Amino acid sequence: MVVTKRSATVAEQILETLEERGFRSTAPRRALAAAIAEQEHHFTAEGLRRQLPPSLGRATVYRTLKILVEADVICRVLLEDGDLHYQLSHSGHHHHLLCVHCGSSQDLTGCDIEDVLVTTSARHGFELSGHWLEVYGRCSNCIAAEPVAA
Amino acid sequence: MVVTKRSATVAEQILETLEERGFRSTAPRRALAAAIAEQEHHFTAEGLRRQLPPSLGRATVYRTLKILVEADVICRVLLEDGDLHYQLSHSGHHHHLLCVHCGSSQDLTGCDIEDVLVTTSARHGFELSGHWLEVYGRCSNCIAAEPVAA
DNA sequence: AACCAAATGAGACAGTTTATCAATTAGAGC
DNA sequence: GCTCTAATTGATAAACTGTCTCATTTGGTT
Repeated sequence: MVVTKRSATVAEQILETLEERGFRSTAPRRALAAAIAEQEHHFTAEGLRRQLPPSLGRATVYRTLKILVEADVICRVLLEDGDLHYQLSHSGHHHHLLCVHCGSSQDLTGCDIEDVLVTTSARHGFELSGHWLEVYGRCSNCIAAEPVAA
Repeated sequence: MVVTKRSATVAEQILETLEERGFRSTAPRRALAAAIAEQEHHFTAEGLRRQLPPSLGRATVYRTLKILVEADVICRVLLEDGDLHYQLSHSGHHHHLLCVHCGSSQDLTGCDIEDVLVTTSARHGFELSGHWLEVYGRCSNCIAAEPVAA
């Protein structure tokens, strides 16, 4: 998400974004925002739920995640094995460099992929409307720690 | 899949690939290969199962699909809504142009995306090991039939 | 404090995928 | 053709993810 809010913490920024969109600030949403803010890596809906009190209903977790994706606060991340995860979204449309070793992710912005896609699609007589890209590999930290892949 | 087999039909080629990998040719696998061969579009595991006699166990369908993905005979296709489908794989690594209107798909090969990714990843100190790309839009047929998107 | 619509959570439900395991079967060797 | 063995199968149970319903609660406003 774009950091242009008054609030100090990420959790508060998440809630502010929701309020701007007309959603109420409730106890379950505050708990969810706090939990999301402290995730180190991308997470699943069920994983998040497990970190929250069981009194917080399953439906609430899924509903809130859906709202947050639509509000561009978090984004969906597709892992190499097909698992759907989420993580804080740091800008509008972007892609991820996912480290398959430590699970960290970096954003990939301002690359030339869009241009290449438009050109290539046009060559197929295809009218581009969207795309999904995930990139897998090892991040610089993991390379430094263990130069040769396991 | 790469067509370098003696067999005439796609179904036979699928079975040959399995045999090359040490898998037996069984009646259920022959039925599955035939069903996959006649799919016009990408399909789901359950959709495929519905087209086969109910006597063919659920587990067999999933097991065989997994084997076929590993053998690179079929590949997974991620739809825009997150649904996982499969389709015949026509080459090694490639991407799909998925028509969101008619459901058809074209393969995207020999494009410059790999090069762009390698360069961009390197800029992030990232060691590329793989990626996943799906492109959504409207195919030329659908554009011709209805020039302005619905 | 009262009101009302938004939001919640418990649980049922649906759909997909995996695990188990006894029975069957393909293919190799004789 | 027959036998043997391991691969394969299918029925079933079970796990898992995500959705839906609906009575109850709650936030924010008046």
